[in-house]
Amino acid sequence: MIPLQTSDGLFLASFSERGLARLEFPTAGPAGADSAHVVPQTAAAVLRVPTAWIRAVRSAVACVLAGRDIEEMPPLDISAGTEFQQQVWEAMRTIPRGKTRSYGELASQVGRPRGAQAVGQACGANPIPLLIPCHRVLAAHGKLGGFSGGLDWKRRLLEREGTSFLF
DNA sequence: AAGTATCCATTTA
DNA sequence: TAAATGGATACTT
Repeated sequence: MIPLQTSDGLFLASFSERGLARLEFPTAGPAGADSAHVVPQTAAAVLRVPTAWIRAVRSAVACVLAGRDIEEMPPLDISAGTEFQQQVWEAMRTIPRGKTRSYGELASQVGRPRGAQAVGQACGANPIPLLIPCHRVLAAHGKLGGFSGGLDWKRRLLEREGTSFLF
């Protein structure tokens, strides 16, 4: 895993041959990032991932954290997900900054009008938060719903994008 | 078979 | 008006 230092702590990025495969929130919570127990990827493995990818990921993460549009999107590898999950994740990528969609709307968008709860499950399984903007998915009437990285993260990200929500 | 980051209608305070 | 409840729902492990 490759550590990414940001204004909000130390994110962890994992790459496959196809692109960014996982992005993990700072383990010590939003405020502090302790790199003490982080096991860095071996130098040889790190050398295999193109520096352009790492640069793009760093930049893209910084953009989302700042509430701005992503300028350069790195290649993403979501092939680990099931067919349904990949459809949901692709659908989430079409939600523009500052806008939101409900779990039910997302379900309809992938042709499963009553699959809202399954969509919620797929959101929780999203391997690349921030770049696949699962924080822009709210419950039916503007309420927050949940978030794998903690609801405070979701609130903060939405506030920085200028989005309004309930609670 | 159980567990969800849901949704809607309905009840209750 | 808000919280609680129950049933229907689709997908994953």
